[in-house]
Amino acid sequence: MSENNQTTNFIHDIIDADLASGKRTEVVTRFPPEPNGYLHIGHAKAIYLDFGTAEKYNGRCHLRFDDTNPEAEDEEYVQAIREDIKWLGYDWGEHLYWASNYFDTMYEYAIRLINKGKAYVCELTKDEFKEYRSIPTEPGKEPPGRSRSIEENLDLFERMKKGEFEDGAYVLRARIDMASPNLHMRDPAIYRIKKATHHNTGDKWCIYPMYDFAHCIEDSIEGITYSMCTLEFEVHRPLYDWILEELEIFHSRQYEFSKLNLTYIVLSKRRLLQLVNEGLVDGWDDPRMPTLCGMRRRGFTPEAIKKLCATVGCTKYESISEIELFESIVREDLNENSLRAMGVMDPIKVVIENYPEDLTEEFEVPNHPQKEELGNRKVPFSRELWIERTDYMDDAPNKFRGFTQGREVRLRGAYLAVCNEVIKDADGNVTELRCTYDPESKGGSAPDGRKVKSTIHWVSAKHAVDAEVRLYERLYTVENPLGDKEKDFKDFLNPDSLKTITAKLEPMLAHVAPGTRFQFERVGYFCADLDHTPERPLFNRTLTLRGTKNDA
RNA sequence: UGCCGAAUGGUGUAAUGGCAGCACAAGCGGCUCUGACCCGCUUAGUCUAGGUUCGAGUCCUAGUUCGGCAACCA
Repeated sequence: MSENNQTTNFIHDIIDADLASGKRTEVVTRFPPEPNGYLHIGHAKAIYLDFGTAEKYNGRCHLRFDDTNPEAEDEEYVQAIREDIKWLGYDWGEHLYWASNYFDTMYEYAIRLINKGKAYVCELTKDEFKEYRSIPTEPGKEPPGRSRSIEENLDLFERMKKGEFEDGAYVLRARIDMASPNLHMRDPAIYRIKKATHHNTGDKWCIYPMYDFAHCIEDSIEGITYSMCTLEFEVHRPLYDWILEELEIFHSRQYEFSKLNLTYIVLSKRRLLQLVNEGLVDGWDDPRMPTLCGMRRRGFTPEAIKKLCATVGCTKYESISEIELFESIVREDLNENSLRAMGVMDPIKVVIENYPEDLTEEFEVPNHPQKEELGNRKVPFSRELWIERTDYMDDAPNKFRGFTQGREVRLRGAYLAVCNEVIKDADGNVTELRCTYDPESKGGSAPDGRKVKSTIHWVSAKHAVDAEVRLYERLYTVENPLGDKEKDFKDFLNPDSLKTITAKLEPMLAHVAPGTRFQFERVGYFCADLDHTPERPLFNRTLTLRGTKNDA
């Protein structure tokens, strides 16, 4: 998977044109998270576009924490966000910024607007202003403060800053057009009083800039040439432009693209928080969560996430991608890059009756069937093995791959064996297979070259490691859990999204580092959990192998 | 019913006035010491109506449908 798989999109077309005409000479972008939650796969698309575009054009991308609302934000999220971006493989270098570092400048800019008669202090309450602003089809009316003198506005604004007023008593408004068909242009609030301690500036300020005022100024100060955001900000763009024009400062430009949507996934911050708070998942990094930390723990790779972003592209229309697309990309990556191992999820015992009691052999099994250069590993073999319960069937049809009485199958990398007898418990469940092996078939092939249709995986019972394995499935039972107006999204939670089992694994798996990914052959892709230790092995199933039709 | 935006197979996208292509999904077949991977084949698309043009998915006009916008959130 290539490092920069940025192809082209409508924004890159604009950049190409700007560069060609000389309108711009460099590409500077920014990723501006608000530190009020964990990053999820939707953010990954923005990160991919912001950092990836800068990379493609040899420009730079700033990481800027948009911390203009002290009530919502918390230091806790800052570190997590930095970690997730790095995990995706991006580096902001020296360019780490904070909106809160620009509060002095923003305050001066607000005063500049007041002095130009382009901003005023407004005493209307939230509800009163709502009335004045009116509805889209009707022009609004002018708030009383609109005609206040510049001197009085300066005085009031300074007293807002000094903390003379309670929260909500006044706001500073841009003086634009109360009759604009765009509601955002009907004298939007640009500064509000909030007597809250800021994680960065402490109690220095009790007034904080609103997003629309702050964001364009942040972009301008940093010389951002291409400021990309999601579609819902489209109607904010005239305000973005108005502020920069009135301030007569560097004019960054905003471009909007559509959000990432995936079937069987809910990305709303509020709902994710609900899942965590109500204990419906095991925290923000639960492997079922679409958060980057959850996906990391699940075993998804940053390369696959970026490839998804490249594949879904960047357009101006809403779309919803099928989760199968992502799964396919993940499998492509994992198939290519993960080492093979053997693990039995639902074991039944196999006894090789003609194999010596005390013998242990070690077989060399390839780490990757298509990559000889990755070498082999040694897997111990002995008289008693574990195999998958689904690899035995009574009176199996011809197509069945596995043991049935009298049919020879290959124990992967070891020997050919035949099942002679099946032992069942009182309920008819298979408890044990009595088999014989062909000592001439060492390594898995018989000297006479006879064909064996089936190859199954196995683990030596004596050497097997018991591991907790968490089998994850989709978190929801329907494609769009938000699609039913009558029901809550939680009504569609999949009760089987997590199944914990004890599996029998080949011994080397106990000693791998947390986060190491494997393909357990014929079973799926697995990742050693964060909490995995040799004493308490713990694996998460990332995905099963691509589904195939079973003839059972 | 104001403003802004968008419409290409089931899904995600490509085409920059010149052969509608790719991927996923679905179906059929082949290969295989993983029912994986890999390989071959098949199904299936330019929202509608006009117009410009030798030629329109692309440009123009009108319509239809869908999405977004009325926090002192971002």
